[in-house]
Amino acid sequence: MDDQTRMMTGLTGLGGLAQGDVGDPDSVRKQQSLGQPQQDIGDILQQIMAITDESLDEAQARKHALNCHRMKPALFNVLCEIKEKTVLSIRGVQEEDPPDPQIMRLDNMLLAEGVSGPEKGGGSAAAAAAAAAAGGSPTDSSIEHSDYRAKLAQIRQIYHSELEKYEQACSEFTNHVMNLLREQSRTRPISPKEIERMVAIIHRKFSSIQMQLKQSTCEAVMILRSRFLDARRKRRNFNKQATEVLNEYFYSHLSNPYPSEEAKEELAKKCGITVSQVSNWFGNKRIRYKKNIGKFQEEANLYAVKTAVDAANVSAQASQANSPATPNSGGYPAPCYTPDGRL
DNA sequence: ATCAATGATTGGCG
DNA sequence: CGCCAATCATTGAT
Repeated sequence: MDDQTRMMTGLTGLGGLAQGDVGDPDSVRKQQSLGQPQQDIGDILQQIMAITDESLDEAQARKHALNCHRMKPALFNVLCEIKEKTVLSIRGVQEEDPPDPQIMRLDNMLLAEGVSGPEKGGGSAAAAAAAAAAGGSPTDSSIEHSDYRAKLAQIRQIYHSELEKYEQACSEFTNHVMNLLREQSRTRPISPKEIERMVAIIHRKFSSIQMQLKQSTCEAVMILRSRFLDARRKRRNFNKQATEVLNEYFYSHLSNPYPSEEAKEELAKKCGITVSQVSNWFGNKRIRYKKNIGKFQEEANLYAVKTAVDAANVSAQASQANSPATPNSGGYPAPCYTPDGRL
């Protein structure tokens, strides 16, 4: 076996690895002329490439031998450097993503809702006390508030326990991977930077999971808010006197039941409700009256009589109490008054 | 449990 | 923006 064939077998053993450098016939020739250390490297590389063809025991033994080789640290350093260059050039682009605006928004909202951040009020008792203290009306709103707060506290608790779980899992997993990589760094070239990058990747993955948690927490809070803020869910019927005032106005202006802004304010004040509630009431009343005039006939007569009586009382003494005729005409279909209450 | 009454909301229109 | 019409969600009576 002359030098030429030895060189060829050496080359085929190296396969596609590092063509540019090791595969260069010149450098091989140089190595051979330089003597023992370079020859060692050639042998080692050959052994490495052959390792997969051997039995497990053999491979294990060879691995051990390689591990103990005096050139191993230097070789690994070089390999690490090469890896660093190639890997960095490939994926160095997507490093350091800026703080996601989406997650910032979620964070801000959770903070604003008091889900994340410092607990304000300790236990549920404190929350209830705070609710009681906050409410202007003693029973009505504070009960709903405490209910709301209880639900919010529930969400908050779930959020925190989940968050803790995620964080724990993340650090556990990170530790595991780091240990694994450190372990492996004895048998394959792994640079500290690589470990760092891996950790960063893991953290990114976990933070995306965290974002999902935050997202769903935000949704839960929104739903809770809408449930409690939606006035339909805490509707109270107006008191008798209020509906009386409203009905009086409605039936005495049946021809044009559209109170002006000032009239609405007046009614609102009289009834102890808001102007928009007055508007709602008239909107509902108009449409419902129109839809089924018959059903409201009785009511119409009642209030017609009532207003007539009032009018009579006002213009009382001196004059005569005259006809209780309904004061309507035009626009709306006039419900004609009949003594027995029928159309 | 069921259902009409009722206050509030929503979407469309002018 | 105010109104109408349809609809929702709760109340209160049965």
